[in-house]
Amino acid sequence: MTLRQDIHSSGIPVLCLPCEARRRGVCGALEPDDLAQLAKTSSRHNIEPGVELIGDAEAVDCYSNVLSGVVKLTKSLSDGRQQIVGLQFAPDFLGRPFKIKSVINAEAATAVSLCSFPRAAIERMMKQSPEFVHRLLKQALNELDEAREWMVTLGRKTAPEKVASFLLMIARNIDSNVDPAARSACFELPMTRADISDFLGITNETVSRQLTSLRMDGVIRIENNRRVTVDSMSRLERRCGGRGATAVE
Amino acid sequence: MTLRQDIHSSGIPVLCLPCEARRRGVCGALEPDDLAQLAKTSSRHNIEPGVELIGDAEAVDCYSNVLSGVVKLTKSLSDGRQQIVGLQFAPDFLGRPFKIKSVINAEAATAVSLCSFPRAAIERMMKQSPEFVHRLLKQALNELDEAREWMVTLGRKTAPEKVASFLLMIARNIDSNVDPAARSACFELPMTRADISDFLGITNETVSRQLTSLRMDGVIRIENNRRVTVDSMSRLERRCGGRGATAVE
DNA sequence: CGACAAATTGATTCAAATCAAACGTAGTGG
DNA sequence: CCACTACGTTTGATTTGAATCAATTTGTCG
Repeated sequence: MTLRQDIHSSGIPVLCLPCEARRRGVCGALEPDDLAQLAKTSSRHNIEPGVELIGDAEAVDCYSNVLSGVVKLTKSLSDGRQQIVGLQFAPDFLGRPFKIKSVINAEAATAVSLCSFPRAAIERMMKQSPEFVHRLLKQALNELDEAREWMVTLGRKTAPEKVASFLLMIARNIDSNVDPAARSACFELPMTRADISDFLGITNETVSRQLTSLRMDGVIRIENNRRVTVDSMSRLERRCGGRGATAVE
Repeated sequence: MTLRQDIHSSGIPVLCLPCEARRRGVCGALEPDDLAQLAKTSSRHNIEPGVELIGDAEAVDCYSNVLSGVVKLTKSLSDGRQQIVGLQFAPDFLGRPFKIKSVINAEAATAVSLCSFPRAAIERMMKQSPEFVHRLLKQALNELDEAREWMVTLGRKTAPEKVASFLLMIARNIDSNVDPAARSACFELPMTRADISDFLGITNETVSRQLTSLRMDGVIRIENNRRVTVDSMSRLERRCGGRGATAVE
């Protein structure tokens, strides 16, 4: 059975066979031989929460697929004020093509596993596979859409709406046990209150207050500070402020 | 002389010869014959300020190069709150590949001239020219960087810092008479106070107050509500809050 | 000139920040 | 095992920056 599968998927590296990045990520663009070539240079890493993956103004020498966990992308002002400008979930592609130096900071928010490639390998792949560039473009445009959604949240939503929008976004991405109908959801928050506040442009005290407010109103339940249960997603959606940052695509 | 130039640039459509989009925009990726093919389907338009170019949730049937003027990209919540999520200057490429329906609204902020192409022509070009897709990717990544810069401004800067950052960004993009050394600048604001407030996530009253404050402090001068002179750029930069959204790349 | 929209300025209110304290919860070592 | 520390979180009291409400003033255009 395994043998026959190997015949069918001839040329696809064994490691890549079950990989999410091949199904939904950038590797899905590659032909078996391209994939084999790339896989030769790849390495897998398990990262502890809190570890910095790419430093601000640091040279970028590798690119990675996020295989599991959550990576936070941050930018800081010189006086210490910080803003999270993006979150990456599996199977997002991590790294900024064309720029030698990163202008953002990437850090493991949870335990993270990565499949990393040297810069040169990715650059070669971009030259030889138009389909790969195509896929990178798609991911970049999706990230751009997301960034713009959050600009609305940051600029125009109230604190209660911001927190509700955040929970909704996490529920839709982490999604441990959400049926597609998505009447209810239960998930682990991938970050601390302080991180959430840096994502929403508010203080951790305000995040805490809004979470208790949602809890008091019976919209969510919280266990161990991290585990959140949403009984009625539509109830949560109604707390996000008018359609926009929360619209179903 | 003109004749000889025609020989040198054989195949490049006459209209495209002086075009900024060929020098710095997406058309720069194209070989003469690709360019000729695309040019056949192109049409030029002059748009009045305030005209909507792409409606929210509207089908996108054409893509354009911005040849002059400023286009604002907005998103709105259902109760009317609005956020400008991007500004496009020449020679930016306007339109969202891969998405049938636009999730944002594009509107001419100033008088705008466009070079437009039917959807099908751009899609064909993306299939036949990897270099073109490459260029689209570069532009998308630049827009992503900009969006993230503004997320920091929206989430973490004070009202005075927001207004200063906005002026600096405009000065660097409009740039009517700025020497590269950029000691001083003078430019026309491409939008109303209300638009600026929608860009910065504050009210127009606050924008107005901060502009007067900058004027009182001698950082800027304002004529006719629209024409702004910055005598010392570094003085303005110091008002933008720590390095970050205003960093020189 | 008159009319309308855009911008400024002032007075007041309010949402969220700040300051401050207490309360878990997890991990460490005696 | 429990005291002890450290960190993250919650909760409370107070302050404050920007929003809101409300007039004027300025600029633009028919």
